[in-house]
Amino acid sequence: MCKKNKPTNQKEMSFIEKARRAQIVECAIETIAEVGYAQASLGQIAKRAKISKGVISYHFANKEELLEQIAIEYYLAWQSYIAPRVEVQKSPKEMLRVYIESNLTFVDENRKHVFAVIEMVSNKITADGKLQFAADHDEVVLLPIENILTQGMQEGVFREFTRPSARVMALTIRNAIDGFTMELMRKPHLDIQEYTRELITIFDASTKK
Amino acid sequence: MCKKNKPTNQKEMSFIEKARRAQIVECAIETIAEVGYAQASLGQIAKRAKISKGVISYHFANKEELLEQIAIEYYLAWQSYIAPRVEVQKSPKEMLRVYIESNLTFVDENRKHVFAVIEMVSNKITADGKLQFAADHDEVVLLPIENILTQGMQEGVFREFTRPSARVMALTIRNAIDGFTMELMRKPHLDIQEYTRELITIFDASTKK
Amino acid sequence: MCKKNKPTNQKEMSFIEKARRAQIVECAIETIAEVGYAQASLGQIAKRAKISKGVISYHFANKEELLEQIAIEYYLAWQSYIAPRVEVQKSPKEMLRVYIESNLTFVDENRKHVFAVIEMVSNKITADGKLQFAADHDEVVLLPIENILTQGMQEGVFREFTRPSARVMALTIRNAIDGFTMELMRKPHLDIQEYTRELITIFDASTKK
Amino acid sequence: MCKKNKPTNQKEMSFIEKARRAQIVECAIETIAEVGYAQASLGQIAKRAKISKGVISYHFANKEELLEQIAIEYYLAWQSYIAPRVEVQKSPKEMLRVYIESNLTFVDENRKHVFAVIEMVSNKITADGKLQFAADHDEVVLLPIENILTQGMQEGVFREFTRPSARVMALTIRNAIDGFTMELMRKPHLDIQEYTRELITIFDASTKK
DNA sequence: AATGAATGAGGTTTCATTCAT
DNA sequence: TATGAATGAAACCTCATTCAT
Repeated sequence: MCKKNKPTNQKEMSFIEKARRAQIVECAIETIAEVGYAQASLGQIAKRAKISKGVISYHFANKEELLEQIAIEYYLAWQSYIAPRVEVQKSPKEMLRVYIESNLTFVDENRKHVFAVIEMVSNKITADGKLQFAADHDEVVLLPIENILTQGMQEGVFREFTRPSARVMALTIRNAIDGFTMELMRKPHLDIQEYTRELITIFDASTKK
Repeated sequence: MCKKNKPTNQKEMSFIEKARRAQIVECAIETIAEVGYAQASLGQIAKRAKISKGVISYHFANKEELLEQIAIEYYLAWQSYIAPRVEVQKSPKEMLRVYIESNLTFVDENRKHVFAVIEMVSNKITADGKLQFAADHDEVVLLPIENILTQGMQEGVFREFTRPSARVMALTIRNAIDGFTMELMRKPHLDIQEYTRELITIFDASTKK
Repeated sequence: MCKKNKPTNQKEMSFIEKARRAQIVECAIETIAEVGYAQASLGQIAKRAKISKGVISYHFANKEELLEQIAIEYYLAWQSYIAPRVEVQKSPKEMLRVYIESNLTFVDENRKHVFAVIEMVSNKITADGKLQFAADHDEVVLLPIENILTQGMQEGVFREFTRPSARVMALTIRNAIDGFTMELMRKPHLDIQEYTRELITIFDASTKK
Repeated sequence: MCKKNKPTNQKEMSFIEKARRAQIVECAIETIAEVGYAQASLGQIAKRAKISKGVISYHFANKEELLEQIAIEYYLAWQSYIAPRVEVQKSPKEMLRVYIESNLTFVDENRKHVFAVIEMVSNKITADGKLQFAADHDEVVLLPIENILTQGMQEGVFREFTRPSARVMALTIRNAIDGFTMELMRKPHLDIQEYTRELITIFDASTKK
């Protein structure tokens, strides 16, 4: 029995088990990206994966856990892409530039996955009306950018943002990136370089002292 | 017969008919705002309105028409709120400031309605995979802000944005507003004035020559 | 209150009441003829009549009574067309010829009405599984032809049919006529004269001594 | 995956799948035969089969496919019963006799199935007002009898029928058989042998030179 | 006499989930 | 482990019928 395994005890999973889960998650991502969250039934996902619906239920306690896994994998991939690129920068200004740059590149190179998560964040309102999932998303995603901004303030290279934690500025940058993602979904042939350059210009100007 | 009436022939509706439709739309808005788009079934909406499911079907040809009406009412309310406030301004800089300001105020005063539309835009992926509805939304909503930016460029008070039509800058502003909306849903006690002030600062700086 | 009036006490109806009922029945016939029994909802009928659904319910106790009325009017029209033409004939052979001839002509000249009744007969199975309506139809419709056949037997101009009442022969003739009706519905440009001639030939030969 | 399988690829179905489909089809036939086409909802059929409505949807893409299957099975059974009996006959006259005889016997031995199909043919008017299904039925069912008649004409043992293809004569024979079917439904204790004998007499006389 | 409005049962279909094999 | 089969709730929609006006 592997059901009801929370992600926390994933150490107990066998290699093959992890591989199967990964495969299913991959198919779920593609399905959501292609047909949208609302249409992404387990049946659809199973069909794409060429497995039976039951398999999904076997490996994941329920649909929610599967979706959760998509988010988890996304965050891990995202962090391991962004963090090292940002950290090697010398100045907050450079860090901000690279943050924006690498985010847009990451989106471009992981369109399906990113789109799937965006879809999920948009839709995931839990039954009891809370926005838990989306909130988590924001907290995790917002932190790095807030750190850059705070550091810039402390070093005196950025202007003073509204406190605490330059939240508005951070959110605006995040919204710009997420909004870009959705625009990219609508218009896949967007000129990403142009978009990147302009966004950097915008936020360079708006953080400058 | 009120079914299948396209918005264009809404003149033919009786007063009482319009009132009933308005009431149902109102309940639909509340339902979407509270439980989210995915959970907002006709049953849920009817329950909140304390009417039978059939009543909705009586007044609206189908669910789609009901949702469409929500969007239509939203745009009308939004336009009649924003447009006059922006138009009386003298300079593009002032117009931009008032655009941001009035948008945030509008969101604050119409939380449920705005949230419902945001939810719908996020979810409306038509069966054939296109993003028609969302695309329309963007085009309609993006235009006014693009006009302000273009005017500012021509008058030489704004810097040169990427062409055509300052699309990236406009989108970034829109994303900031929509993102604020979602943040407000998550944290209803947000300090809106502070948020407004900071957003104006941000986009003032990023449009300046 | 006119509801629940059985056809038997139709004497009590006002002139205007009868006219209204007749109008509704007419529209019901057209509707059934055009969209088929299954799709002929009260809504459809009302739309064609350009009245509200409620009017129908006002004049007829329920849908069943309306349909019954269609059948009644049909039988009256049918009888008053066929009977006099058949009765003036001298010999059973001539009566049979005229019966077939006038039936096909009647069908041709009352296509919608006839088709509607055929549709109803095909569909009218009462809830408790009996075929009351269709059975009545047969009894009423079969009688005249049976009389002709019996008379011909007694006069010695027709062969001996299986008794009692030459039922099989009568039914076969009726089936030929009803089957022609449905064929006419499928192929409205049928050559009716040719069809008539051939049917007369067929049943002339099959009744001959 | 068994859904949306057209009859052509039914080879791909597992044995158990075919068995289940057959069982459901069987129950559908019984239901239509007992309560009539109009009342034969999936719910009714499921209830009779003592399964959930979902099972039917699982095995058949939709209601239409289920009904189609009833017709397909009927035609196959009918053809494999009639054809060999007719073909071994020497003369057209004998073929016609056996055609009528075996049709009535087939109806007698497959009352429910035949009745169900008759019901369906009567009711199947497609949404766009055409009689496609019924038309197909007629074409397929009419052909064998037309062939017999044509052959008889060419051999000079039958009289000259109206051309082309002795359509009226063929239709009359078909109508006699279908009409007998409905009469049998209304009066299950009909003397079939008597009926058969008389029908043969009728059509023997009416085809004779 | 007529209407518009409302109802609620019932239709088909989809889907997450369970279970025996 | 994996599967196909089955379930039943819930979705949207249609419709005959009722009722206040």
